[in-house]
Amino acid sequence: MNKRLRLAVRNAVCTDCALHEEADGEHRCVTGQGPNGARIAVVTKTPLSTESRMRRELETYLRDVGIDLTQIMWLSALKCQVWGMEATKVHQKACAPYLRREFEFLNPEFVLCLGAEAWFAASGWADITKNRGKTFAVTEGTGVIFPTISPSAVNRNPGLIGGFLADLRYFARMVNDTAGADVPPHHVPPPDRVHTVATKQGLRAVVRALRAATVVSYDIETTGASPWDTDGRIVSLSLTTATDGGMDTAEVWQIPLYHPESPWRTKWRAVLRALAKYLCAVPKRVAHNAKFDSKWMTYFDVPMLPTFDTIIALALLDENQPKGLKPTAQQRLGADPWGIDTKDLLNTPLDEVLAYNGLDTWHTLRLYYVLRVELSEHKRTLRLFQHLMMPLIQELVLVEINGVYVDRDQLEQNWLEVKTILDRIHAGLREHLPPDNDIPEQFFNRRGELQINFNASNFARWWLFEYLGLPVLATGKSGMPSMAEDIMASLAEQHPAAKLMVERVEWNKYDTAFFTPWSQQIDANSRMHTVFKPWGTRTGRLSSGKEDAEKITAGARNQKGVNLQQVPRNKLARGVFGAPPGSRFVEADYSQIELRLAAFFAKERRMLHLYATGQDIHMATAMQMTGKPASAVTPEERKKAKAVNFGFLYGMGWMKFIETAWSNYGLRVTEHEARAFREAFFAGFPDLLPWHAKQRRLVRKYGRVETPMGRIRHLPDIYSPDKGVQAEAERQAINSPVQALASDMAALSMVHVSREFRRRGMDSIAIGLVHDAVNYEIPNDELSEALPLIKGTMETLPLRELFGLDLTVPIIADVKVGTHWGGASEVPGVVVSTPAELNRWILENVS
DNA sequence: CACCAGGGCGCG
DNA sequence: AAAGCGCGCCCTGGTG
Repeated sequence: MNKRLRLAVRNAVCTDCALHEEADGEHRCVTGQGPNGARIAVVTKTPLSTESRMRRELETYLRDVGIDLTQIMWLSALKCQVWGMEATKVHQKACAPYLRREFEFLNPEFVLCLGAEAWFAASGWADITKNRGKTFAVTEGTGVIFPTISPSAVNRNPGLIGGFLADLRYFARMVNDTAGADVPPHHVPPPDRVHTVATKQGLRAVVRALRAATVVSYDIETTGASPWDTDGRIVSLSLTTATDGGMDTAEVWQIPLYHPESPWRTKWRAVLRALAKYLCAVPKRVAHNAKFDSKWMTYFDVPMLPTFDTIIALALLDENQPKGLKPTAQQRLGADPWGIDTKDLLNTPLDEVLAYNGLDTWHTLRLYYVLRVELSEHKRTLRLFQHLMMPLIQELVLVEINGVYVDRDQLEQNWLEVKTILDRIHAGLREHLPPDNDIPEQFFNRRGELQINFNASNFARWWLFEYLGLPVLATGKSGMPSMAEDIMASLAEQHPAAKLMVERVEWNKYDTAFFTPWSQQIDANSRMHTVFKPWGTRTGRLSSGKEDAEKITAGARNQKGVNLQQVPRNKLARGVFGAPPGSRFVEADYSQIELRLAAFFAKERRMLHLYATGQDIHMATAMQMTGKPASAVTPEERKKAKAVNFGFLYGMGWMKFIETAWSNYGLRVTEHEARAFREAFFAGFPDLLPWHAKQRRLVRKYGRVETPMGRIRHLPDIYSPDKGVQAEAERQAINSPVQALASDMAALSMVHVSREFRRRGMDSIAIGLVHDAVNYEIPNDELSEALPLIKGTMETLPLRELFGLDLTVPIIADVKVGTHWGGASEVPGVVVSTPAELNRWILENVS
């Protein structure tokens, strides 16, 4: 503790906020620690003792970036050292004057604020995530204030480490620079190579640069959630052009478009279109998350197809690393922190928007030069990048713009059906509610109204497990009684309310998770659009949902996403989607693809034989489980057998099997039976366990596994000291190549089918990928041409030509056709491949 | 008001 | 000691 500071500032009998009640003696009003005359003040949330872990961690970080620790005075936003009591804004406000007094006494040149509380105490301002990484001169006489996030935020979320370290590096350069707070630019474009395009002459200069460029990186800033929304606009466009000379020749072009201060505000689309020809003609077109920018530009008539997406390159090189542009540029390229609040761009000064926009493209191009070298060192992965991922992005741009057709009438009708059922359920549930005066006060709001909540809330738990006295069969981590479906199902016999609660869960989900968000997402053309993320999974599958939060602007913050990969498999839900009049919805899915590929990887002789002779492995398991002949096995039973096959295939143990058999079959299986069934499964397919062992060896040796198409799964957990974590990595090593190859094949088929549609001048389009299935929308008069094309492409992908891969297992695709997704009927395989029969089938089935 | 984790459940 | 894998969204309750 610094004595002089303590004497000048400390108030040992402070009662300014409630925290003093818990703090006494030395823990009340703890002032700064450090030498008199320290140039740097480091502000944390609470006082840190010199021995604390946090203090040592921070010292390591600061020393590593080159800060002289003897120059630091350690201060805190909250002066009372209190455990188990959270400080509110009121406490923070009350305490802030003491920190200000410390500043006045010390007069530090630099103030580093770690976390929201420290930033608030030092500046009086909030929004740490918005303001971090920038310098502020808040009051006269106090030096530069530099806020960043707290190290505990980094500990909770390791993905933040890159940005945190970049902030510290920047702070260190500022501190160590002899010129004081005037930090020289670091990895930013020289000012004479940054151009704002606000005149016709400027536009001509961009065109000249584009014509000379061999590579361009591009990035747009937008407002509105999607280009087809009424408020969807491109606020600005930035380009960084370069010739063969690399970054030394790079020039940044910042083009204001719809921004209020833009000279092109009213004719922004014309300006964009005027540039289109030159933009699209640059040989290499680079972007970070290119699908986003290309989608908007394509929608506004500039079909900019990317050739290099830095986010895809990052994902292929290491699927586990943070993939954002800013953390990557800061971590890997030593870039200074940059960024603005993008939530309300139209009210952000144009120069700020442009500077931000321009820096994005500058760093994207820098990243491109690094990543293309790294990719070229992994030949197979490079092939995957070139032959699958970049073409896939180009297709997904179109898939997302097209969206999927929604039958509004059907949606209304099905939704009404759900609402009617829910009303009945809720009426039934209310009959079992206690009279108001039996209900604890906490469930009434301030106005005295009862807050009934049948979801898994405190109210529902009190009502079921305390008032109705149902037994607690399971609890969650936090000790709360579980209200999971299977738990409630076992309570259903004890009380009719429990039975109604089980029914409610399913129907309520239709209402809140499906029909409600869907109804909000239909565009003026009755189409619904999802956002696919081709870098969204560890295995290479696409994820489906909404755009990342930072892309969504103020008015659309609460925009819901639509995940077209979790639409319930029934007519009620899938029957809402379909094809517009005159077209058909076609679903083409790979039959048992993962099992086939597992047979291929394991060289499993019996599986390969079953497939070579056209048999069905799920059916074989269903027969074994039910003891029925094939003719008596129901589709439902076969579906359950599928879950069992995949379970054992990917390392499920007998205990989990007992659970699965109970919840899926309603079958009570003993430990002995479960072990026997598992043994029977592996005895039936004797080459599977040796394959499991091989994958375990591989991942132990290399820390990763790879598909023959070049997709790598890094599994560093295999080196964890925790055996359970290791075992998890081993199971992932078994599953990943199979799942990855299957999804890459589905994606590749979509790319090739769509390209062929266009080459032949057809109007058929792809509208979605569901892991191992591809959905298409086909005009009726193109069905006879499209169906064989789809099936044929899926079954005979050019894997050997593109990836040097020979699959030794037959691949089968099933094709279903219908007016709607739900209710589409399967076209027999032989019919699809026989032109005459297919034409007859179409005549009979398509009106 | 915004964000987060955990529980739960939809899909492959 | 315990053991299928891969996702996204809705809801709650807690916290700043």
